[in-house]
Amino acid sequence: MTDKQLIENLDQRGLLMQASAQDELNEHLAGQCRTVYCGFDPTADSLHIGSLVPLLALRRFQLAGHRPIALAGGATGMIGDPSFKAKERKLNSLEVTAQWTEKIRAQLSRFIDFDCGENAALVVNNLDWTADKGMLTFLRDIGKHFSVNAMIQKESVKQRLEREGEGISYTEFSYMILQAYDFAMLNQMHDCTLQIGGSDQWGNITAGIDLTRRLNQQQVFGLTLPLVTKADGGKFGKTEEGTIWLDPARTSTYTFYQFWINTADADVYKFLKYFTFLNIEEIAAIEEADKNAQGRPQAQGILAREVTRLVHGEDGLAAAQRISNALFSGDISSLTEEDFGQLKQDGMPSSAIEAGTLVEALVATGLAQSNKMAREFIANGAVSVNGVKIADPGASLNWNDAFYGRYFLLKRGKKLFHLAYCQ
RNA sequence: GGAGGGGUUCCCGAGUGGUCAAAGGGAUCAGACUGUAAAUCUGACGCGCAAGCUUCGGUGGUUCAAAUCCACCCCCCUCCA
Repeated sequence: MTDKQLIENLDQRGLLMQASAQDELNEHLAGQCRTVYCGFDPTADSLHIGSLVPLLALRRFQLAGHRPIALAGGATGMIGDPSFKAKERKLNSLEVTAQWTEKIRAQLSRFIDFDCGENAALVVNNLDWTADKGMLTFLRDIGKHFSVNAMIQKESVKQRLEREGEGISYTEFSYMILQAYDFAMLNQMHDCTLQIGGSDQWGNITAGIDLTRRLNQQQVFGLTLPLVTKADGGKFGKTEEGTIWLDPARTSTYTFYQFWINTADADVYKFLKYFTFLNIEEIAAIEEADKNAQGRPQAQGILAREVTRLVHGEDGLAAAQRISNALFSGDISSLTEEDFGQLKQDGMPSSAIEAGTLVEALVATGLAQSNKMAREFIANGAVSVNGVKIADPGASLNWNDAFYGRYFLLKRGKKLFHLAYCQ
């Protein structure tokens, strides 16, 4: 049984940007299980939280009774999507792309259910139907359906065509044809009738709708989700340390959790709608409660908890919370030796260092990028060791002063911690 | 292939022989204030404690002295063919 309210629910959450033939789409989804797909290109060996909105949307469709297909872009990843990109990108080698595709494919699998009968999910790789396609066949059978006149009208490539100092290669320009072909193929193979994606994908999606109509004489649909923006105009998903990845080997569960904890008030309720499965009423209640209470709102905590659990599971969440509690609310000196061992294991940033000056330790742990910066941090009163602020740039670390003779908890700034331990 | 324009520190962008580690803006970071917010103010923002050292697409050259001049090369853009 499918949920007839799906589109309406998405709309209420602010997740509906554009949809083709929305009334017909609504009807199309209402009665029965439909197949919906979303593509993810391997631009790194892990997805990052920018992909979370479409990824969770696939799951929303599945929960509503539809069948999701997550597509790993083994082929498209070799070409590079130019949509709204200011610059031409460097191509990655085939081996690298293949490796990344495999990793991405594994990650995608964690968000959708493969074992639920009629609407069990599928993960596919578009290289499977692209690799053997001969060039001439491709140009004759597929290329013939595309008008360059229409292609250059697409908003997604316009700036590249018009902007002074930039251009677009034929390779990247062909990207939308490849993606369109994916849609047509999935329609043929799996009766896929809906493609979703970020709003930057609208041009590629409509190209796919057109091609499917011409190639298969099928009406299919497209729907886009908002790209996540922050109220302060900053880039979503980046911190000083870099991108927030879904792979815990790249971004620890602790760092991941902290990222969400630090969400600005102006964004947090929107993010609850985007990134959690709490229903609209619950989210409204949280917002209302926060408004009436003074001090720190609870929304960030809920957001962090929900998203961390979604991406890293109960264990990952527990680990992240253990570290966070120890660092931000607990008394550090009350931690036992086992606690320190646990923090290390939980994925708290940590490294082995030699005894030496504090400056050296800050650089060795990455808390400062250079001796000069380290000194400046210390002089500014930004550094503390085991909970004690150190303001002397000449200070040194002696293992006799360490917790249990082997742990130094270094802190730079208000919320950046690092556990340094004796080898 | 021809003609013209351009490649500057994370980004944008000034700089056309010394006063340039290089204006200005953005981003980022730290401090104060706070709620591990926001806004605001202050400071930092190539490396080095410093003397100084290494940077302005690449390689050579001219000069006491080059991001700035010359030669060649690489890359990008625009127009023409």
